[in-house]
Amino acid sequence: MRVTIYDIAKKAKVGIGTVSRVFNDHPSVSETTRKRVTQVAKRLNYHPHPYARGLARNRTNSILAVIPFFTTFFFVEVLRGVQASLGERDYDLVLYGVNDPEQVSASVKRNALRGRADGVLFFSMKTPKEFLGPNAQRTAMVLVDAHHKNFDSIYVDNVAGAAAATQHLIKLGHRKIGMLSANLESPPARQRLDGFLKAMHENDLEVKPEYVRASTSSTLDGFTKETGAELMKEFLVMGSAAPTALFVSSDVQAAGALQALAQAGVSCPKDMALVGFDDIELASYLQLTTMRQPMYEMGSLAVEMLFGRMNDPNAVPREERFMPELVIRTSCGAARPAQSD
Amino acid sequence: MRVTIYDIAKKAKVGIGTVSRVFNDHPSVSETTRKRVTQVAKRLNYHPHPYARGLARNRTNSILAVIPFFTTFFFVEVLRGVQASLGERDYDLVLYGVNDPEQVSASVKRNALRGRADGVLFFSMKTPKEFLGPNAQRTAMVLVDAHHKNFDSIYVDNVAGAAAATQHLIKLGHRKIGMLSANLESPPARQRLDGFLKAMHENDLEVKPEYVRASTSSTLDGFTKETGAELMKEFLVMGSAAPTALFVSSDVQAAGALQALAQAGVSCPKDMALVGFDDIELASYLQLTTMRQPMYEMGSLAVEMLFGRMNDPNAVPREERFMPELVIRTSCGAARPAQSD
DNA sequence: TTGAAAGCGCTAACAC
DNA sequence: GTGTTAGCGCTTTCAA
Repeated sequence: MRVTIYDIAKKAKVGIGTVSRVFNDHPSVSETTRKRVTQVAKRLNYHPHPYARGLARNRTNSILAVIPFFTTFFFVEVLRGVQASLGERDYDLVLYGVNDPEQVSASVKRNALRGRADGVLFFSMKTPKEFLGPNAQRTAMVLVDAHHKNFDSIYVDNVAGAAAATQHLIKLGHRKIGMLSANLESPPARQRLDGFLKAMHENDLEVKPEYVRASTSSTLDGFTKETGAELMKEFLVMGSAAPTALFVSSDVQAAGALQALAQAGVSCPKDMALVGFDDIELASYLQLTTMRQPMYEMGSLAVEMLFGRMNDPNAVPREERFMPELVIRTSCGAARPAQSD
Repeated sequence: MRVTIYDIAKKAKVGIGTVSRVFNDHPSVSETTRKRVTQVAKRLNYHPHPYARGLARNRTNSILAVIPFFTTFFFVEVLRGVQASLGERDYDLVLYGVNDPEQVSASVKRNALRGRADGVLFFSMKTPKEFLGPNAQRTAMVLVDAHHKNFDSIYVDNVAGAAAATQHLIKLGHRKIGMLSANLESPPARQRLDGFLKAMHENDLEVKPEYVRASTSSTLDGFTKETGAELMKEFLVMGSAAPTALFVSSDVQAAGALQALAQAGVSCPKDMALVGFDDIELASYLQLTTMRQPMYEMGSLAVEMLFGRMNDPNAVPREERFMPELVIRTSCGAARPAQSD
């Protein structure tokens, strides 16, 4: 049988209340009894039962992460950060992977609603309707890689990141710079285009309409290898009128673009320089210069913010914007820095 | 306040026992009262409290997955399978990511020991000592991508997989076939070498000692991009005496090997054909022919087995071996099949 | 400082 | 069939 506080209490000749106090670091326990209880507990290999504790405290000591399963590398990195922050606090992570937005509702019902977790982290998704509206769910939650004015959110500054990427290409001497974009219906895609245009204008560089090509695909909002390859082919057809460098709205697309380039026998970076966005795992293998999102940090901050929200449910929504960081590899044509990755 | 069975009972004019029975699909409830209770519950938006239920039933309805964080793509795929199986059973997934084996002990203590989960899935790791020995932990558990005779285990047949990969190269006409291996201290590496040798011998093909090169690195047992590049360089130095095709013990290494090839200006597959192992996400981008592990299926089966174990703690340990499947892309020099991936 | 007792929301054994 | 009651293992008043 499981060892309970009753066993400890009996052996240590104290009441169960005292045992409980010891395990909750309650100040009003004398040093002597505290020591005695601790020893007995260790000897009996006692561990508090999380569910009993949760029931009594009305708190589960665990949080829920709702995550789209297709963002593998990104979310694994974020999760690392989440776990790191969580471990310090003796909280558990319940994972709910969703394959499509419909499953989000199910998850909300199955978990948040039922008091399964004290807080929820929503990743890379539109805010579920269960949380909106007047009689909405009141669970603590924070949006990661997403944004909604009514909630705590963490995301990267796409505009600034895209501008920095473009700036890098400009600094390398390129003048005919284009952009290969995902579906502009997607806010991140739109923002990255804005950043690109901003950098170009600030440098008095012309952006011909045919230098900006965006996917119209709706699968994954065009953030796919396929759209990268297709759009790159369109650029290649332009021949000598084509840009000499391209800012690509995501690494996945850049991967497709690189494939198209290789197929056409066009050398990257010599004939076509590329900068991507995201720094997914693949990017380092492809030697792709890109804008890195601080995934670990975002995960860790997400937990901080969630706890903040749990402690103060009525605080005004907070939002944290991260700056993506330029990671220079070879696809942009810049000299590789000495250290490898 | 939270809606409880007492609220339902009062409104529906029944005892709380009846409400409980309704929510547990107990047969001895009349259709009429069942209907009345269900309706009231829905109207009040009632959801049973998992922790209260868990405490009363002495069961948490959740399982723990202990996962090394460095196996990103593999484990995400497996997790998908896990989640799919789990959802059907109304069980939750608690995730515990570990960065090194030391943390495993911590996880075991923090969770299994404390009755945090009804069962544990251990991924790609040596069996933690807490589970071995006479006075060991008696929690239900299954090993995934690992093997121990005393426990339920799921893993792929490395020998057969490696043999199939080698066979494929032979069928394509190669005779001078080598192997680029990880550290042979690692069981999977060893097994893959065995499979390679087996296929070669069965086809009466000579394996010169210098055709087999294994890493001696201890970081990740040599399953890294770096060892792939280094060993490939060793092969290249051999000039015309080098093999025309290589079976590489993992995709990560194959990625490094491809890089070395590109750097040396040697064409793959024309001058050097490659077959990898694992089918990580990267493989499809690199057009790497490889042996795919049925990750999703493994995850889903792992859950099945865990439930089996939970239901019958004394059953004899079961082990399931999966056959990896050849995924033909371009690195082996075979014609691409029509469909893309 | 400490013990006793009530209660967290539920299940399950026991009566009727 | 259905209501009542005694736990599940813990926290947290309330007295002492």
